[in-house]
Amino acid sequence: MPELPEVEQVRRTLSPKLVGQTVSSVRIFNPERIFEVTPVQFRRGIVDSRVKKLSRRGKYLLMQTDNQHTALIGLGMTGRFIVEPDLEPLEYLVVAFSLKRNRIVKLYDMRRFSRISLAETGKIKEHPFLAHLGYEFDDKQLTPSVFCKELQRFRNRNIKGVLLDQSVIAGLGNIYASEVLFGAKLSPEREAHTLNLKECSVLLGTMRKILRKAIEMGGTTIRDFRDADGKNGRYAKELKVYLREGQPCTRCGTSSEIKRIVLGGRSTFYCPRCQK
DNA sequence: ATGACGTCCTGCCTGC
DNA sequence: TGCAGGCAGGACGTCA
Repeated sequence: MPELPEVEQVRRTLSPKLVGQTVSSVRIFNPERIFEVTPVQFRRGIVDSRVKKLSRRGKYLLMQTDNQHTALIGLGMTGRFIVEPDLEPLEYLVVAFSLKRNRIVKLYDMRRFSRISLAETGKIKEHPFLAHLGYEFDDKQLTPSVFCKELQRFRNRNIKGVLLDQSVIAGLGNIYASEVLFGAKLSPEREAHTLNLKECSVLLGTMRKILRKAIEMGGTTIRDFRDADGKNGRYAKELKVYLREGQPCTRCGTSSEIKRIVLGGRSTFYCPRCQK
C-alpha cells in the first residue's frame, strides 16, 4: 500500500526521531526480509554509527549513516515504523534499531513483503533495489517530450501497466495509477505508445499535481497505512475512482458509473465515459 | 526480448 | 454459525 506519498510521509515523520541519533544496537527478528547482504553484514554496517540523513528514492527509504553505509528499506504493503521504548516485542517485528534514552525504532510488517538491505553509500545507485528505477516524479529532466519518448518504448502495453513499471517513473502504485489516469481523462487500457505529446503532457502534469497533493495530505490510508507518528493519511477522501466501483462518476455525473477491471492482475478503477 | 502470469504473505470480508 | 475462498498488492521469478 505505501506508494510514493506514503513513503514520503514516513520519511518526514521518522526523520526528526532518527536523524542525528546514534544507533547503539540492531536486532533482526526476521532475517528473511534482508536481501543482498547477510544479517551480520547489515548489523555491522549500522551499529555504532550516527544517522546523517533519511531520504527517499521511489518507494524506498534510504537511511544514510556517518560510516559510509546506507540502509535501504522497502515497506512492501504493510511495513510500518513505530518508535517507542522497548515494550514486549510485537509480533511481525522485522528489525529494531536502538537509540539513546530507551528509544527504539521498529520496523513492523504484518504481511512480510518489506525488504531491507545495505549498501556502501558511494555505490548506492548500483544497488539492485535502485539500479533499475526510472525518474523521480518531480525530476526537472522529465519533460513531456522525454516522457512521451519513454512511452514509445512500449509497443504492446497498456498505460496503467506502464505507470506501475518502476523503471519509467519510480513511486507510483496501484491506487495512484488509477487516480492519475482518471485525472488525465485517459483510459487505463490505452496502449502507452499511442499517447500523443499533448496527452503525455496532461498525464505528467496530473501525476505531479496528484502526488504533491497526496504528499501534502500525508498519503492515503485505506486500512493499514500509518506514518511514524501513528497517524493516518488524509488523502483517502480525495480518491475519485479507487474502490468506487458502481458509484457515479464525480466528473461526468450520475448517469455514468465507475467500473472495476483487472489489468496485469491488479484492480483498476475508471470511468468509461470520461476516460478515453 | 518482451509481456503475461504466478508467487510470496496474512488478515479481513463475503457468501454459502 | 462457522468456515472456505477470494481479495489486497510490491516486486521478483518463470514461462511463452
